[in-house]
Amino acid sequence: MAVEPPIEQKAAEAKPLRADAQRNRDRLAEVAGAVFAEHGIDASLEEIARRAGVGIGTLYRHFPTREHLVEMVYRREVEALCAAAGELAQKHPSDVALEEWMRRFVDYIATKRGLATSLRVLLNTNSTLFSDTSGRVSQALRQLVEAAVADGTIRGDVDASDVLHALGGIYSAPDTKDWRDRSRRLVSLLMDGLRFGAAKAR
Amino acid sequence: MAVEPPIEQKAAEAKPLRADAQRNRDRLAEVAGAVFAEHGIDASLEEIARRAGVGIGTLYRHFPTREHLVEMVYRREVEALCAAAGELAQKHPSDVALEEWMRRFVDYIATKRGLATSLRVLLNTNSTLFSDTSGRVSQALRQLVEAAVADGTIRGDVDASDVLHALGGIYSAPDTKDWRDRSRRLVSLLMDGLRFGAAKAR
DNA sequence: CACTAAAACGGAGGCGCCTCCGTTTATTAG
DNA sequence: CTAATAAACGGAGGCGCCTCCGTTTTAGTG
Repeated sequence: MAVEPPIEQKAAEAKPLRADAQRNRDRLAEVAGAVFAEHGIDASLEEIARRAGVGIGTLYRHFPTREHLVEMVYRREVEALCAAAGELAQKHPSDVALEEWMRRFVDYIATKRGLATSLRVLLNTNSTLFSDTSGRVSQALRQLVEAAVADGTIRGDVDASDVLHALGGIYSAPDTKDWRDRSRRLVSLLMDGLRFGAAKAR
Repeated sequence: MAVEPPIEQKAAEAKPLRADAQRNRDRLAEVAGAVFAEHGIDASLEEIARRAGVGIGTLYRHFPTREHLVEMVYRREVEALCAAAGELAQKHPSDVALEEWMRRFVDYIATKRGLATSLRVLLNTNSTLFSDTSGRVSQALRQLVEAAVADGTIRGDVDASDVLHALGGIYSAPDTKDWRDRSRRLVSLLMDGLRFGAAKAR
C-alpha cells in the first residue's frame, strides 16, 4: 500500500503546495481576516494583496473569487476557535474551560454580526462549508462537555447537543445593541444551571 | 384651489422635469432595456450611457444605482405590455384579443427567464415594485376578460383572477428548454376551455 | 553544486464603477 | 428679446476588478 503524504496544516487535499505558495496562501488568509474585519466584506482585494506583500495576481491565483477568500478566512477562524477548546481544557478545570470557551464563542459571533447577511448567503450557497464548520464546532463543544461531565464539575444529565441547542439562541438572536451583554448573561446562566447538582457540588 | 400640473407621461410624481432631462431619462431607460436584454443584468453602465448619447454622469444622476435603472426598465416593460391590452381590444374580437395578449405575456416572461434570479431579489427587496406591477397586470387582464365575458365570446362563469391563477403556472414553471412551447400550449388549452360553452358558441 | 522543468510570482493594462465640479442649457422674469 | 438663475450635462480622474504573460523561484536530478 502507498505511503500517505503527511497531512499538511491547511487545505492539503490533493497536492503538496510549494513552500512559497503555502507561505503566501497563509499570509493572504491571515491578512484578509484583518482587512475584512476592518472594512467589511467588500474591502479592496488589492489592499489585501498589498498588505500581504504579494501581487494581485498571486491573490487571484489562490482565491479566484472574493467568495473563495471569504470562505477560507471563515474556515480558519472557526478552526482557531475550536482548537482553543483543547488548550483551554489543559489549562483550566473542565467547567471553567467550558465556560471560557463559550465566552469566546460569543465574542466570535459578535465580530460576525455586521457581516451576517453576506455570510448567510455564502453559507446557503456552499452547503459543504456549513456542514464542515458546524460539525467542527459541535465536536469541540462535545469534547469540553464530556470532560466536565466525566470529572463531575457539571451535572451528568446533559450532553453537548443540549448545550449547543442552548447556544443556538445566541446565533439567531436579533441584532440589538445589548446583544453581547445579553449573550454573556445567557452563558453565565447556562453555566449555573450546568453546575447545579453536579457530583462535586459543595 | 390650486391648478394641478398636468400628469406627465412617466414618473411625474413631484417635480415636472426639465425638457432635456425628461428626454435623456426616457432615452436611458429605452437603451438600458436593449442593453440588458443583450448582455444581461450586469451589462456595463458606461455602454448604456454611451449608446444613449449622454455622459456617464447623467446616467448616475437619473439612476443612482444599477438597481434603480433595472427597476425603471422593468416598470416600463410591464407598462408597455399592459398598454397593449387596450389596443388589442380595439383591433380584434374580444376573445382573440385576450388570447393574443396572453401570448405576449408568455413571450415577455420568456425574455426574463435568464434574469430571473436577480429580478427575484429585486422584487423581494422592493415590495412596492412588486405590488405596483402585479396590480397593473391583473388590471389589464381584467379589462380583457370582462369584455370577452360581456359579449359572450368566452364563458361567463370565470373572472380575471381565475385566468391569472391559470397563468401563474407559467411564471413559476421550471426552466426547461421546452418551456416556451409548453407555455403556449397552456394558453391554447386555456382558451379552448374559456370558449367552450360561451354564449355565442356555434 | 549546476541545471532544468514546473510552479509560482507580480504587476501592467484594460475595463468598469462612481464622484465631483466646471460648463452648458432651459426656463422664467422683465 | 435679454438677462439671470436654477437645472442639467458630461467627462476627467481615482479607484477597484481581473486577466495575461514575461520573470523569478523552487524542487528535483545528475
